[in-house]
Amino acid sequence: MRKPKINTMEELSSAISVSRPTLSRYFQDPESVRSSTRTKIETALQRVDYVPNFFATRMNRKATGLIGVIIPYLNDLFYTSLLEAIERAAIAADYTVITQSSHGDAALEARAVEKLLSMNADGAIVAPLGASSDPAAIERLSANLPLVFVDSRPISMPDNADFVGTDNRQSIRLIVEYLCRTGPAPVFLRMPRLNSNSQEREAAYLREMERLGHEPAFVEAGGQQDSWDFEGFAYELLDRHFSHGTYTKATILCANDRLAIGAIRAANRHRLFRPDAREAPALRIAGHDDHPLSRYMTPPLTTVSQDAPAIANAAMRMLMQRVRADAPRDASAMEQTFEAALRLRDSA
Amino acid sequence: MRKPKINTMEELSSAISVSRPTLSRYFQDPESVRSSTRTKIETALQRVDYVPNFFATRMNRKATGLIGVIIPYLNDLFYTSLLEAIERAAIAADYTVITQSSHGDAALEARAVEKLLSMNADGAIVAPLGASSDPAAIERLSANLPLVFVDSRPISMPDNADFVGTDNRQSIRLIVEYLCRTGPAPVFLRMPRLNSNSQEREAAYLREMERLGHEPAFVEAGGQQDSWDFEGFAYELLDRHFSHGTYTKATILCANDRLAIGAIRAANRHRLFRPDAREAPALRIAGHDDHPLSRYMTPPLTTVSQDAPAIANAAMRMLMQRVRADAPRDASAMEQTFEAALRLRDSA
DNA sequence: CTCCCATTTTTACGCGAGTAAAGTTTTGCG
DNA sequence: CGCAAAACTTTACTCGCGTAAAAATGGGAG
Repeated sequence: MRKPKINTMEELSSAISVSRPTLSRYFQDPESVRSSTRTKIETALQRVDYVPNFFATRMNRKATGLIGVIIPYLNDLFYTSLLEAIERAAIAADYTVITQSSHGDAALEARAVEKLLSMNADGAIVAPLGASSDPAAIERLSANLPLVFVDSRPISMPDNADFVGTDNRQSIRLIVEYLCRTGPAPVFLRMPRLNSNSQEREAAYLREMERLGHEPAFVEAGGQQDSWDFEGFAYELLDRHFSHGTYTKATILCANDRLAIGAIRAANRHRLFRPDAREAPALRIAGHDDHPLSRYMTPPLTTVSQDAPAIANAAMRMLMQRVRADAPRDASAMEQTFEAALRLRDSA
Repeated sequence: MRKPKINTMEELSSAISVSRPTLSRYFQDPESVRSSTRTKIETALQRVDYVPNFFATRMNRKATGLIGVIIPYLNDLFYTSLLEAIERAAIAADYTVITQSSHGDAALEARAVEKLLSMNADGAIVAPLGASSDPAAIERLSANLPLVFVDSRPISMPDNADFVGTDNRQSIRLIVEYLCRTGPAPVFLRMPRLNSNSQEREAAYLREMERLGHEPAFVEAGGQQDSWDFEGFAYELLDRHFSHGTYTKATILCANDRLAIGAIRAANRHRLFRPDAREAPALRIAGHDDHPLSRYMTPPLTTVSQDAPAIANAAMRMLMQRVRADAPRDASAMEQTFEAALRLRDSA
């Protein structure tokens, strides 16, 4: 039942007696050949096993039709949501996406950059590691192809680099305002990893607290942490605090939902949430991002939503502009940030 | 500060006066050239911007050094864990992995297959969609390159297809046995999507219940569901049930942890878990997989662990055997399943 | 049945590098 | 210092297909 395997267009050509150039045109655009020969080719194609060689086809075109995507870490539903949306958009635009994960490692991120360069990608969408990124690698990528950053900015943002992300100032203002209005002012639980988001959110927190006349405060964390196990980090940190009786009646604003998930677990372990109590709970926990599982926590997490699909789509549109219309690379940088929306649930 | 861009080896060759064939050898294995010329090349390389064209390099080699990976869905931490481990192993083995997500759609899965074929990948690791997969596409891939399935088997498993996964019979036996020993026998909550795992787990459940002399039962679900939103599916189903007072004192064994996460939320919404009660809780919920966030649920989810990294590594080893030693493709199929371990936490 | 335009076929070259063969230079050793 | 082996340079062909130009073919309008 296996169809005879044909490896090259040349073979196909002689096998079905259609010239190779015509086949070439057919595979680039079936509409570009007369309908009679088209059906001739297509019926033949059903009887044999052939796919044009991807590498050979791309080598001679001006554009490769490839878009590189680099994300810092795979096991994070926020990044996979981004990826998912980017891939869908790319498929719609008839581009092939080459996904590379940095696995939280700057060396691998640099390696991913090299790979994209060697593949002559038409453009790239990068969610950088952040502080640990290799600036030279980023710069190199940016110098050689249109590049838009998503989620966070690299430490040393190349000139004229495009960016799409969330408006951290707005999102933090929203949640801080809400928390202050409905209870004690929040203490802030930082992200262990430093990237522009962590900095921006901290800054926004400070600014907003000041504006509202509250004393800002950060959850005490010993030593520099450098792990992508956000839930574990927050859980252990707060478990320790709660054991010592600290923060047990606080309002904790977590820099992202994954931290909040760990925090909620610690709180529940210490029975700090009282579902049956009439009065407002003593402890409140809020997050940031609206992680897909946040609504399934107990209590469901109050947070602000970061719209991953919107960010992904905007990034693709922006990249397409640079790639296609060839918005001059030296033109001014584009930037687009999305506002977040409050997701009021029960945790705060 | 930008280095002069060099596009081809030819240019590089004349620019640094080292012949092209020598450069070719250098890029394939720096050790294969005399150390003096190596340093000559390397110092030159620091002054200019050049990467060998990926496509051109692969075109003439017998092996492309590519490994294709197809996973059904990106927003699922189990699959991303698999991917993560596969990529790490591939990097170690000096292979480039091309990741393709089916996005839960058979047409996209087939498209991914075409892409891998067109790229002449040396091998592929595929976590199939399952029942909705296009058998022809799978067959086509299997016919053209070494292929090992992970996680679940395709409906129509090609002959001599390799497989790596979890021993569902063993894992289900483990959890059913435990549940029966410590309380009421479990009812089973099926996966909405049909793949070999769902079938095997159901069958294992039936078998084990029978062996232990209990009456098997399934959580009633109206109509065929076909969504990847497992948590939402389980949440809404059980929320409805709990509202009607059904299953409120049952022991529910979920076909996977994502379902369990939704189930736990529904249970908590109805105050079905009583953290303060002395006696054993009336409602018990157990899962399967040991999803990264299971331990952070409230109550923490009792489940059986599926070792994604182990599965991924085994799959890579198996594939490497086929690819490298060229374990004859027509030889007997290899199969490896991993045993699961009980993760006793508080939900059951 | 013409004539013309649209398609297709022929022919030939190019992309960027792998690779083989022959000739030349360098290196290591005695 | 002489020599063989190792490494390099030259030359030329290959991979699978894009693409351009010229010649040949086909189909439809008149």
